[in-house]
Amino acid sequence: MIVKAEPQLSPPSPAFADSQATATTITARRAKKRRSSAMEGQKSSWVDFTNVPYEDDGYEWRKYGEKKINGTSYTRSYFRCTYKDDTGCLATKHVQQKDSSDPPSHLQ
DNA sequence: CGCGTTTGACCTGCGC
DNA sequence: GCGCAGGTCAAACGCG
Repeated sequence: MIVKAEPQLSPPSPAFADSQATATTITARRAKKRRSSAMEGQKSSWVDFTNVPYEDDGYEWRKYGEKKINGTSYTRSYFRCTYKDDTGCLATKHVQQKDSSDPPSHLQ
């Protein structure tokens, strides 16, 4: 089910130029960040309790983000198709870890 | 050298 | 209408 989003062309208005300036501002906003030795004593990480759902859909998944919700104890990992460019898979996988038991087998 | 992984910031949607 | 939580992206670092 490949539903391609049609890129709505915006009308030639002064806002177009402004959009470019805004884009530049946004890019500049995300200043370069340097990863310090914060996780020096950390292990591989999430693999300890979360395994990459390689064949869950037939494609490989690449983790593109991780967010801690609920303040703490709940970590949600976000996966995206590694070969999305080749498969056209524009879907994302969200694996939420629980504080206690509850293996990530019941992926949506 | 390229790709995957990790982290922090920003934006959007929903709830109050 | 504003605030908070959730979700997405981009850059840097490490490993193959």
